[in-house]
Amino acid sequence: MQFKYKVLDIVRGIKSGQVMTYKSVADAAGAPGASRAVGTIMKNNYDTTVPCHRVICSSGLVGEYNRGGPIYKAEILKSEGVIFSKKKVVI
DNA sequence: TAGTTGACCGGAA
DNA sequence: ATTCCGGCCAACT
Repeated sequence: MQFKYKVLDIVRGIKSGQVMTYKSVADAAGAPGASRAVGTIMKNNYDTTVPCHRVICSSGLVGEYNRGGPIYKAEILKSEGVIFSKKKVVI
């Protein structure tokens, strides 16, 4: 299993209302510190079965999104029950 | 095979 | 509070 597919699997497993950081995902995929690689993968992933909008920066910032931009991403999270505090996500 | 590319991260100026 | 810079790692060409 390639790293990218592990990542996709993990992201697929994130429940509604929950979020994971790029770092956490990379760590869970078996490549600690590969947060940047996760971003590279996500950018080129257009699989709708993968809720990539539930992946945020370790700092709590929402990050980017290729299907409507960061704002839309934040909207989705908000509608899923994720709490925001000062433009940041509460984990 | 080697070089380029990011939806990142953390520290420094 | 900003902006900048180097390091980091896997995928892609």
